[in-house]
Amino acid sequence: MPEGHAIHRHARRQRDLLAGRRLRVTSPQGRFAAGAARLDGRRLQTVDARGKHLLYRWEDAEALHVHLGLFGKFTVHRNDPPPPTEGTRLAMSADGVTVYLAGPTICELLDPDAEDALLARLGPDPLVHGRDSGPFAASLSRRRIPIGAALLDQKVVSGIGNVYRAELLFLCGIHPARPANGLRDEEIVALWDRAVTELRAGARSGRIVTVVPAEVGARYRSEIPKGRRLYVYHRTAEPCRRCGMPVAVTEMANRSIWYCPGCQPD
DNA sequence: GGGTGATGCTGAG
DNA sequence: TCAGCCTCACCCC
Repeated sequence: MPEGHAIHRHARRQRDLLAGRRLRVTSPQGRFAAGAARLDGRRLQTVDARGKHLLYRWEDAEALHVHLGLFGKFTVHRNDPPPPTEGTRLAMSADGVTVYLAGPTICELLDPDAEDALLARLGPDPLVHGRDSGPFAASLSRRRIPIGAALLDQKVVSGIGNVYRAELLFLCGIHPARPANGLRDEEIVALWDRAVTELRAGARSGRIVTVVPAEVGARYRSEIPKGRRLYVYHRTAEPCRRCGMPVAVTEMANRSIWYCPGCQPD
């Protein structure tokens, strides 16, 4: 159930465990049998993340492209792995480590042209592009759609999902219905900067925690209990943690988005 | 034990 | 715009 921070974590972990090694690659489920056969026995060079996409680079083979979608899941086993489940699309293993992948939206091989096309349709990734908000600003300036919809559009910015879009807009005091191309320069910079900060924190900890610890009576983000880690996401009608006004919910880009009418004026 | 929604996206119409 | 795909935690009985 991943937004970009989790995908970057997977990339880093699997790079640490598997890069530079020759891997046994199979598809227990069979749906990726031909691709797995093509990769089996090859050396994995590295694993890159871009937005919510993973790209595995191999010696003498096309890139493996994985997108987890809503349900995809990796499980990593050291030493004795359990047998793969019926739904295991991909198994990659080397001595002492096995990675299973189940339920992905995408698991395919990409030739260089297809990979270029994929990367070309992804907007800047806060975990790749760093503090420069320029590409994000340029991307927003061309869109009249609401900022709440723009943040979920992976062509505009890649790696943000439904939790981060609501939380980032709250943190920046921006109403989700405001037109993307109507934001002030300083709001765009603040939004991008927040995205970089929050996704980095999420990638470090593996959790999405956006609240300022003191606001919920904690000293560190890591000690905030489940249920108090977010300001607005999934908190319909509950009081805003800052102003007490009931959190509102609406539909945007086919998904629910939560916001505080008090802290995020129209 | 069944039903449902969910941190996502694509492609048909 | 909407159905479809994939899995599982959580809710309610």
